[in-house]
Amino acid sequence: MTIKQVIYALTIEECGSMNKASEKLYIVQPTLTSAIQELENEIGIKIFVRTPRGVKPTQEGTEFLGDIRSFYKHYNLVMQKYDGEKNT
Amino acid sequence: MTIKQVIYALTIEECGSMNKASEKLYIVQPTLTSAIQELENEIGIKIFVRTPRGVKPTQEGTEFLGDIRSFYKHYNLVMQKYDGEKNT
DNA sequence: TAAAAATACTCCATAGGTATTTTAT
DNA sequence: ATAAAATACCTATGGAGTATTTTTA
Repeated sequence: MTIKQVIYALTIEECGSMNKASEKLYIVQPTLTSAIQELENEIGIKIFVRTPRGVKPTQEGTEFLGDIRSFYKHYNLVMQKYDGEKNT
Repeated sequence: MTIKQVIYALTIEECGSMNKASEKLYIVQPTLTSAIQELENEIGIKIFVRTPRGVKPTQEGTEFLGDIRSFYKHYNLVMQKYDGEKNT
């Protein structure tokens, strides 16, 4: 599981759709689809299911997303601390 | 900053040497050197300095390593939860 | 001066892209 | 019926390797 996969999954949840999430992430939809499929295979659970207007998390998926969301916050705290210099 | 870079940096600190760390990580020493150089460029600080028998963290490096160590613990907690099924 | 890090390349796996088909309501 | 996801395929970047040189006390 990489940081990128975490960000992808959280963005899809937030957008409720692969298409919208792919725009937000500046990648194309098939790239996002395959990235999530790879993640689902790695962790051994299905995170999202299709709907006619996007995707929604499964029950297991909702729990997983909660876990990685809290983890991602810790990552951001460290990142912010060491990103400052570059943007000046 | 990727998880891999975090693991690499923490392993080098632990081993006190790029060579020993590369063995532990099952990669070769130049790969580790360039991975750390990339990380140092990204965060804008020098993490390690050479010694005749390996490397040691700089003052800034020591602080950075502390930050990522605590972050890495959170990552492992999530990982362990979703790794179980695969190893049975 | 010798053990370890850094440099200079080469190669291939995979992240990301394009085009198209399938699906769910 | 239609918007969005999935599939199939292609490309190129960078992660990892080999061989060699440089460095530090």
